[in-house]
Amino acid sequence: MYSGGMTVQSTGLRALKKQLTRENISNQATRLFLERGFDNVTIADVAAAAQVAKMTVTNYFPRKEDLALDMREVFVQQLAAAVREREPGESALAALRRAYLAAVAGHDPVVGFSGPEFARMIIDSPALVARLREFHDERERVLAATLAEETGAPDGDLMPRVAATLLAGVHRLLFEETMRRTLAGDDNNSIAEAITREARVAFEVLGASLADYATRPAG
Amino acid sequence: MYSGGMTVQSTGLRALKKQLTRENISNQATRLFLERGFDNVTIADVAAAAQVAKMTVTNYFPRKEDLALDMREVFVQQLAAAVREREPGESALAALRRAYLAAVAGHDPVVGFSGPEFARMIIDSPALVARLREFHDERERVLAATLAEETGAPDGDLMPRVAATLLAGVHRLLFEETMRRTLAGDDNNSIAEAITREARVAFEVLGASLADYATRPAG
DNA sequence: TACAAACTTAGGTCGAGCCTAGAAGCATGT
DNA sequence: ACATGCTTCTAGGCTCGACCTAAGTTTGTA
Repeated sequence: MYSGGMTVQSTGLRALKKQLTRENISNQATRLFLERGFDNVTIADVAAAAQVAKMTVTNYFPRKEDLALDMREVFVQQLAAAVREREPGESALAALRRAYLAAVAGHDPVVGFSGPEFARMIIDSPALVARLREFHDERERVLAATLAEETGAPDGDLMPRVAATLLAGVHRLLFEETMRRTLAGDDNNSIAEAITREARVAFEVLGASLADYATRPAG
Repeated sequence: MYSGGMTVQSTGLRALKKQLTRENISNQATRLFLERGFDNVTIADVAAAAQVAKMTVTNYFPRKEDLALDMREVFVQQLAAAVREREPGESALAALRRAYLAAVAGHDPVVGFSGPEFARMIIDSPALVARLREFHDERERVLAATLAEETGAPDGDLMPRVAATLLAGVHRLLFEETMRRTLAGDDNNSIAEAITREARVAFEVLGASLADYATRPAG
């Protein structure tokens, strides 16, 4: 859950074992975090549970937070990817809205459908909340860079960054709202329904500002 | 610099001395941070320089980050205050734009005019960058609450939060841009000039979405 | 002058990150 | 096919900094 979906890079026995070790550590860590809370579990605890040395844990997951939030790449690239893959004639906003609504319909963890225990674990830990903020921040910066590239904006032009701020901001807000409802105990279906409604409103507001921004030329 | 401007709360000799101790610690800390970088200074170093015990430092500044960023209250309330003080007939956006441009004209540290050394100190320290992110985040939440109150939005209405996200987002972007230019070595006057121009563009974009949102009824 | 309530101090604990050495797999060459 | 050398991972120990607990000391007041 909430994994970046790392793929096996080489086919050796070594790589396979490495993959297993990594997953084992990640699973044990997640289990312990959910049981006791992120801040009440030490790296040593994780190492013991996974039957490896502390240093092994640190090697696979340089920061303790990565043990819980192993989704950085997917998350950070999410918005930029949606923009890059937009249809001819489709604006950045339209592409992002489409991708977002699809993710919500699929109860995708990457938009906040993490389950109540996981959400609880995150908001109970200042370190994890901070890490999540970093993710959002980086996601916005990647989106800004992509928008600049796609629109051919001159260096130093603020417009791509403004657009990225607005778009990523709304996504962050909807993410938080999804987590909030998850914590409130709502089931994923009713959350998806509510969030879909709210997303339409939010994107509607953005439409006034970004209606045709970064529209891909009709092919 | 970058101080929240704490005022003396009681008139005793004791309170005065306390105030002096606090300022002494803060000044020594800032000096050391600028000299060596935030992460290369320990709380013990600060205590030694200020001629007090380590615990005294911790008492006045519960988190190490607070030693460098002693501006939380002012910063966090900034946007909400501007909205609350808007003129009759003035929208939230217009009030925020007006307040922001005034702050830029005054080279106010709270919008990013901190001087290059200070800016360097911040961006060189992950801990301070994270803390700043927290400030921005909290500022947005306070703004959202104020907008909800001022517009009489029903509980659970997402609109105030959407507006707060957009408005606070643009402010954060301009803050970062000001710091970027500061680090690039530009002088405050030319920064203010450039940022004023960029701010007008950014607020113009927001105008399409939030033109009349939270407009105070004309008196 | 004595009491009460603070601010200050000291020491101790605990967890995260780093360095150095050792071991194991894997490719290459014969 | 097998042995050897090299690259990479694992391991344990260790240091260092942040925070907490509990006691000492000064100061303002009656």
